[in-house]
Amino acid sequence: MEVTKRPGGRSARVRDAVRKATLAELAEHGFRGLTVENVAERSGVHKTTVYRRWGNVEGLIADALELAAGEPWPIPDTGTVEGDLRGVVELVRSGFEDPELGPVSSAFVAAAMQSPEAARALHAFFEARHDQSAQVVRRGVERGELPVTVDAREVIRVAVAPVYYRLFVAHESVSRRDADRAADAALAAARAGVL
Amino acid sequence: MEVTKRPGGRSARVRDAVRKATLAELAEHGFRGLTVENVAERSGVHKTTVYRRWGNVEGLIADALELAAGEPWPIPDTGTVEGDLRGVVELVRSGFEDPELGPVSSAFVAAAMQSPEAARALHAFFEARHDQSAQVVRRGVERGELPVTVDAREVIRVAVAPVYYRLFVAHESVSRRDADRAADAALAAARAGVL
DNA sequence: CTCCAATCGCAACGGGTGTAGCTTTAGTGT
DNA sequence: ACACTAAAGCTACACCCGTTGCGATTGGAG
Repeated sequence: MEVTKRPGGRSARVRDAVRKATLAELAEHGFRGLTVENVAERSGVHKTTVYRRWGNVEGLIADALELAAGEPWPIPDTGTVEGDLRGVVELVRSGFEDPELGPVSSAFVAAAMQSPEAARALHAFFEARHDQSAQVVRRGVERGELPVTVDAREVIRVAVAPVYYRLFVAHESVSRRDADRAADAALAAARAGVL
Repeated sequence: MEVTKRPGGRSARVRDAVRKATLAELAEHGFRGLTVENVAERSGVHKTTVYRRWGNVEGLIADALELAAGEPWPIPDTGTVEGDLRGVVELVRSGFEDPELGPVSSAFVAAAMQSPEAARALHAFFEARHDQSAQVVRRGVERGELPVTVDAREVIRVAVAPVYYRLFVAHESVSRRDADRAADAALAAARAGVL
């Protein structure tokens, strides 16, 4: 992020207002319906100001994304790798199903597909998420449930990938059972020493 | 697709010209750079005509997508499930790496994320692809390499999902080794009876 | 308290996208 | 051949997005 030369006062207020408005607009109208003008009006900040500081719609999203990347999320701890991994995947699935979070998250993915800036932000976001989630795999290794050679982050990737694939590429629905199955498949591969 | 009342002659020519132009523009400038005007100019068809028949950019993509869905693709036949499945995944990976096909395919995915029309078209496309690819799994079952309870299409999904996930969601690079590993993981899960 | 630079608000405008009304062209049936 | 009509071409325009130049405001340093 750029260095804010005047972090206190109006600049900060403007920034917060715009961020909030971006998330609200995203939740209401999705990525397609997100325009700089609407965000400006909703936030009470002048259009020109938003253009100057954020550049365009993708800039708004990239900024909101960095905000979201900072927030931690609840890593499950059920006592077994199987339960934990299922929990992680289910968390992803249900997140996109949530009527409030879903559209926002989807918008992030859509935006990253068109804007290098948003893509970089999303990449960093998943980097962080993978690191956090990999913890459930590492715990499994410590318990002796998985071979020590396992690539923890890769297990997470393989586990969640089918959910994203169904949602954003093949455009199929994703049931809880589908999510469980994806987690189980990653686990089976890990146990077999493939990952 | 809609019923063409005058399938022969000019209408058909216009349609072909626009489809060709769409693909060409897509290959050159990607989804972001695709505009109705450019397609109109390149195809020699008037702007208003394109708007009337295709409505907008997403309509153009959905149409081109249906065209692409019809084309078959080379299913590998190496003699083992492992080789075949790796071949399928590698075909996907290298397809997106190809300087000509890559941008077009990516555009399809991006467009489907914003347009219900394109989403439906892409869904149908993958439905067909999965059916074709599942054949390598079914052959494996016949050879006794996999349990008969296996869900052939699900194996395909799990095998290719990590490639798409890396490319379009996490925005990571995908090496050939990554592709192989994804195929092997799906196979291990299938052998373990999870899929 | 005062000054000054950073930031924001404002009004006007240029460019491009999508639309409307009408005319012209060319398939299709008799 | 001829008439009929669906479909494409054409012109003009309304609208919206993003930009620019300038003046007003505000936060922070001394």
